[in-house]
Amino acid sequence: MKEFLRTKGFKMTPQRELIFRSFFELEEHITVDELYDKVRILDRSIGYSTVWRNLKLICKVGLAEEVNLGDGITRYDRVTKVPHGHLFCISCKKLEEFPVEQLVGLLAQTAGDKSFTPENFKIEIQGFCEKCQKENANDSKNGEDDV
Amino acid sequence: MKEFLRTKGFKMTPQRELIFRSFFELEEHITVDELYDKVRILDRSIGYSTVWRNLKLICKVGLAEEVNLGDGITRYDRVTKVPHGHLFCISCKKLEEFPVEQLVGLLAQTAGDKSFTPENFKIEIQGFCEKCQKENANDSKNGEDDV
DNA sequence: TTGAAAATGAAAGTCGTTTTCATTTAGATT
DNA sequence: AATCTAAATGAAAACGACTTTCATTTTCAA
Repeated sequence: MKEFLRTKGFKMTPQRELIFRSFFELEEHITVDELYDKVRILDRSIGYSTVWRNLKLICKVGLAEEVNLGDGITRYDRVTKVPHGHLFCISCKKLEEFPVEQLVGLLAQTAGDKSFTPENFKIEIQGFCEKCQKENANDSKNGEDDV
Repeated sequence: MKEFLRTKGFKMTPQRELIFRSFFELEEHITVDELYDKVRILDRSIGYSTVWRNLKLICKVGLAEEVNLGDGITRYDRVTKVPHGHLFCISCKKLEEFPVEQLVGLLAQTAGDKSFTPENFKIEIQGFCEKCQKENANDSKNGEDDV
């Protein structure tokens, strides 16, 4: 990794090492705050902006990308081999993934129809995850708005 | 419209009338700032927060919904009969729509596989619109990064 | 006409993100 | 090993879109 960064003109530092390592160990879709908390456990002196900058750097060198779900918080998603969509639970804010191979063809085709050159796509489904679904079912014994 | 709002416990005011009318006259995907600018032409005394609050109100009563593309700016999309996806031009930031009927089935099915109950979905394709595509083609006479 | 609830405009507050700046550090070059 | 320059760091401030507060005004049902 040090070499990889060097060839791109970046230096390795203890902080960076720690941040990178933590990021790649963690589950996907982490926020700056979450990563900050995690690295602070290992090194109390690391600053928020350093974590933020390194997350940006990870994106810049192509190892992650920002994900925006519209809740105002940027998440960082490791760039994986397989394109995927997101299932965002409205209730607990948890983010799951789902495969999208079947969709890619259709999307490209759709975009193509409009003389639009796609570079990237995002598919997000908002709803309730299995867990919250059950909990909500319990909450609404006296159904609020239908049948 | 006045009646419609009254039944929901909201009052009509000259400012609200103007804001609603402007919103529904305008093209889709407007931002608060854009609508603010537009109504200010007709009434210099309208405040930003009034425009913002009314845009929220339009959403609350189900006539529009917020769209978040990840550029940090909330757009307001009239609720239309037909579900659609967005084509977001990376270059000029213009937003086009495309139909998604074919996709809906697939998405529901995919989500279903994970015991996830979908409420809403967003499909966004980022890329270059026809116009920017041509312009970029001109810009990159000396191809920067491939073959 | 009147009174309570809703709406308004200006200003301040919030909060995630980004930049600034003084200082330290990495690592290439002597 | 010492030196030097660009990069990196941490703290704090700045930024900007969004949201709330508050004093005042307006709507509209009674």
